[in-house]
Amino acid sequence: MDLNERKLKILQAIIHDFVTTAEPVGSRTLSKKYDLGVSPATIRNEMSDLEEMGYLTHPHTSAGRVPSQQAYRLYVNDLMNKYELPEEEKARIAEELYSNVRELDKTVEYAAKLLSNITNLTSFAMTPKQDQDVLRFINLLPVDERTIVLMIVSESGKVSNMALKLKNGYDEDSLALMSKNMTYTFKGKTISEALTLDIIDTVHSDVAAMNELRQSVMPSFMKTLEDMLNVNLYMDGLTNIFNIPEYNDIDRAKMFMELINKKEDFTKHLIQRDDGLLITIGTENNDESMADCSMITATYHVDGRLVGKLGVIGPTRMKYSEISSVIEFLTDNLSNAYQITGGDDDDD
Amino acid sequence: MDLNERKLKILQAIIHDFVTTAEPVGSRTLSKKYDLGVSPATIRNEMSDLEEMGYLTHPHTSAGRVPSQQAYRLYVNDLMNKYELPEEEKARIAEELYSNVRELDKTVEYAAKLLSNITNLTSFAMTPKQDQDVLRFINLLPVDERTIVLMIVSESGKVSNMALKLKNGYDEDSLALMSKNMTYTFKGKTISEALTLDIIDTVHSDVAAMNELRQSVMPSFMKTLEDMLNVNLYMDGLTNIFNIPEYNDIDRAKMFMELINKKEDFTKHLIQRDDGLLITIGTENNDESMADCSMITATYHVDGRLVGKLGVIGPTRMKYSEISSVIEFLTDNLSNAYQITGGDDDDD
DNA sequence: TGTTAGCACTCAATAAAAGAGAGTGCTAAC
DNA sequence: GTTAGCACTCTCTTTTATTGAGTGCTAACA
Repeated sequence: MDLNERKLKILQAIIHDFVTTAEPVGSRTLSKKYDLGVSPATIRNEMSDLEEMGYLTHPHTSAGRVPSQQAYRLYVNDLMNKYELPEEEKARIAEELYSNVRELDKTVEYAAKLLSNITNLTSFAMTPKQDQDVLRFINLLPVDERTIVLMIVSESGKVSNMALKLKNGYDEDSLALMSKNMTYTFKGKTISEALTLDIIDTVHSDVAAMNELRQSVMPSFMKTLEDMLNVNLYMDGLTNIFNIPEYNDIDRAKMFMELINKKEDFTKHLIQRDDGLLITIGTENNDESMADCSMITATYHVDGRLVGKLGVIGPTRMKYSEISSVIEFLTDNLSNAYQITGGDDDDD
Repeated sequence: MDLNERKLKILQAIIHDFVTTAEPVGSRTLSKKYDLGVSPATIRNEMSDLEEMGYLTHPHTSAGRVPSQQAYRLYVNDLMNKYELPEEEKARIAEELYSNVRELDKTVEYAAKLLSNITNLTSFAMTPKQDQDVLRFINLLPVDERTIVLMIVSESGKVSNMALKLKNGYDEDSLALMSKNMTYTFKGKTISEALTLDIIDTVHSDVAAMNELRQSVMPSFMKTLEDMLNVNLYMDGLTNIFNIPEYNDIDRAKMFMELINKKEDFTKHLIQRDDGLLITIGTENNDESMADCSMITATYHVDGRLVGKLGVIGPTRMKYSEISSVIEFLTDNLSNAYQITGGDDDDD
């Protein structure tokens, strides 16, 4: 028994119908709605074969057929024809996105909002991993007798800082020297690289005051670098799942919410995902609580180096083709937006 | 007909029972569970009176009685006896909170987490309004030919900054002079005050270069000040509502989630609330979507000046007494934690 | 040999009916 | 003023029928 042309056609029709209606598809419905050229009885036979091959399942004997995870995988790999967003839709999205370009974080947040509005699913967008961001400038600033501010500026324009209270005072010359030394040492290094450098030996000095200063500053410096590595995860459309028949059950809705609300776990999961457009279906997510969800994610690039991610999560029954296009379109635009304006602004 | 001793006793018993069981309370149950010294029939008569007076309602004829909003208000005002947290519980909470004191934002976030864990409700905690924070230090730093960083340090130790790309270059002397002028002008002013000062006339100079610099810097300065006013709202225990019988209905759960997810609106609502321990019940929330919710909030103080808020939201049927104590205890501890360590650290 | 009409059978979903149980409200007696 | 007794109400649960979508099998057909 092999997957001949007709079987594929029927399978595709079933998937299409189920994705739109969320109801198991029967042979009669299928023959009426789709021009398959054969009778319901024939379709029934083919469906029976498809079920045996693992592409369809049966909620119960007298119900129609439902595509299996295997069917969706086949569909995504081979059957799905690339969906091209209508030009006006593209224009609308781009317009909305560009007119909201301010700070990267805000734009990323807005992209997530747009995505959930368009797809009616739960969306998420992750700010870029900053590990490849390069340090440009480090400065220690006097504020008052005991207080100094450590400031780090990166090539992407991000500024991070931390106020420090010193046990003893400091003298301004040491501070300036220390700033110079640090900039000299770390400038041009990525944040990851900077973090691997041995703290003690990075900035040499024979002056006792300098040594003391160094011991106060370096731990904060390292901590600030680590903070710079943190990514933000924005989510939107969380309540969309309540409109999806699959989640009309309070327990499933709860499970979904709990999954989504563990932001840290979810972020880790996201970071580990492969880059590019990636569709994972059901158990492919390698996570029990996502066993009946699918995720579509794609990556965007800022500055040609920093990589962020964006995508949706929803029931396995989703419009893979349309949604993939939207996501790809959004990531392309996000990348472009930040190639044009560059990292020329940022905030705290 | 007046609210005599016995009526109050019965009402209190009904409230207690309903709050714990979530089931309408009948006269028989009441006489069995609580030592009221009268028969169910008498209780029935009193209940009938209480209903007439507006303290009880009837889901339907053959159901028990349910406290009305008016009853909860009476309870909260007059009947509720102050609940004292057990010492061990206090110790445990304090221990958990103090051992997690790092940055203010993190601590506030953690307080929300603790609160939802203890109460099994949805909790929220707002970082302090910074409008009374006083500016301490303003600096403009050269980064490269076209880039400078504007940095603002406040008395509470918060550092904010923004990278600026200038159309034309700048000269370092102007930069230093401008920094000095700005610090001179704004130092000691609260953020609110600084925002009301006329931008153009604040920093005078006759030098043309300075004027140009000022025109580039001032808008960013104002924007950064505005950003400093933003508060963060942390929420926790969002999925707790799924365990509450009142929200076992998918539509109500959805409404609640939508309410909670409009963070900006919710924050506004919070800011407008009175300070101190405040309990609002049902329609007292002045918000249709909260008409069957109650909120308990309290304020904490950082540095004796900055005021943040923290609280819970849940069904009107909640343990007002216990929850109020927990919230008060948390706000006290939060205030204390930041009187001791002071605002000596902060981050971006 | 593949296709199709026909038909019995299955099973969820809906509706209708019956029964149980909790609780009230009224009356009359204490 | 308090209470026992009892009829009545109304939800909730269980049971029973009914409907209808859909399958799977068989036998006939091209």
